[in-house]
Amino acid sequence: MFKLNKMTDYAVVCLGMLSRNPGYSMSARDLSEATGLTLYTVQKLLKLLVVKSNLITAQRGACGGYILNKQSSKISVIEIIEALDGPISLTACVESSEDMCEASNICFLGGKWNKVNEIIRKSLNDISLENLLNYEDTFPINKKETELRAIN
Amino acid sequence: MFKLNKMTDYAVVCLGMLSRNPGYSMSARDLSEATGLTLYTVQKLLKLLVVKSNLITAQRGACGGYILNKQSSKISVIEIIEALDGPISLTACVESSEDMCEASNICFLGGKWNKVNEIIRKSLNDISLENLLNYEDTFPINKKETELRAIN
DNA sequence: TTTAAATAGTACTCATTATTTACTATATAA
DNA sequence: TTATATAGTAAATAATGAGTACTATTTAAA
Repeated sequence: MFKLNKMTDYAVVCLGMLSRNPGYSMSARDLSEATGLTLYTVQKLLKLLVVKSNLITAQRGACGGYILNKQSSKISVIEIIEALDGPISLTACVESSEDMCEASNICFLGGKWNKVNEIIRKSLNDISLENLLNYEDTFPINKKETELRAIN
Repeated sequence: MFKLNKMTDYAVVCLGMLSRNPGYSMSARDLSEATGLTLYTVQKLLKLLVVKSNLITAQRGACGGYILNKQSSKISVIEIIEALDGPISLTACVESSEDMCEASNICFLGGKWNKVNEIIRKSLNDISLENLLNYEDTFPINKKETELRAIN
């Protein structure tokens, strides 16, 4: 499916939380409590971000935690996605993809998906974390709350 | 991963093949032979396209087959993707998604991914099947052949 | 009217990937 | 020295994707 993995979604939530107090660190536990995500998930996520991106810095030991390296306006959504989801490659026929298109000797598509790939990359590159957090959606934000009320 | 499923890729190949002779039908067997995809795969794919899209029409029985309903320049890539991959919804927090974001009562993201979703949808909407088939990539098309030669 | 060729529909199996959970090692402030 | 925190790795489980197979139905042509 055309979907990001959940870690990427969680990352936006956690990084957004970190960006609320620039210069201050939060531990995995703090973030877990602040976001409602399980501690396990947050721990794993932050570890991944340290290894795979340059978005946060970790401080070990007591009073340790994680701190955001740049302002949310300087972080592109693509950085988050590619850190946790790997490079965007729509199909096996895309150059950045590891696996070879097994039908490549017959397939007349060649690398034609590349262009599409680049278009999407560019779209995502232009969106900052700050943008994402501040978007006012065309749909009413509290639709879900309304639905929940209707259920209760 | 941020990937289309293979059926979508195969669909572009098969629809592209159908578009070569507008007005003429091809059977699943024809398409299998023309593309190198297995008959099973092509059968499944075409059945899906009939049910999920309005891109092709089936003719049953002997001498039956499938025919393309519109010119390739009138077919948007998004039609193919959404027929086989379902609606584009980057995360569970997107409106069109079936599953509810389980952290929705805490998660402060709300429907903010929607905008990103729409941006990608729009990008893809502007690309026709014809465009995709005719793209000359910035990379040398025959890079793979070169690589294969190097291996042999 | 029979037959062969074709699509329609459904179901099953196997493989791969995602997601969550758990455990041990290392670092550090108090 | 201790409690708190991250680092690294691995295991278990769940979900999805991809391929294969089978039976039913339709239709052109012999």
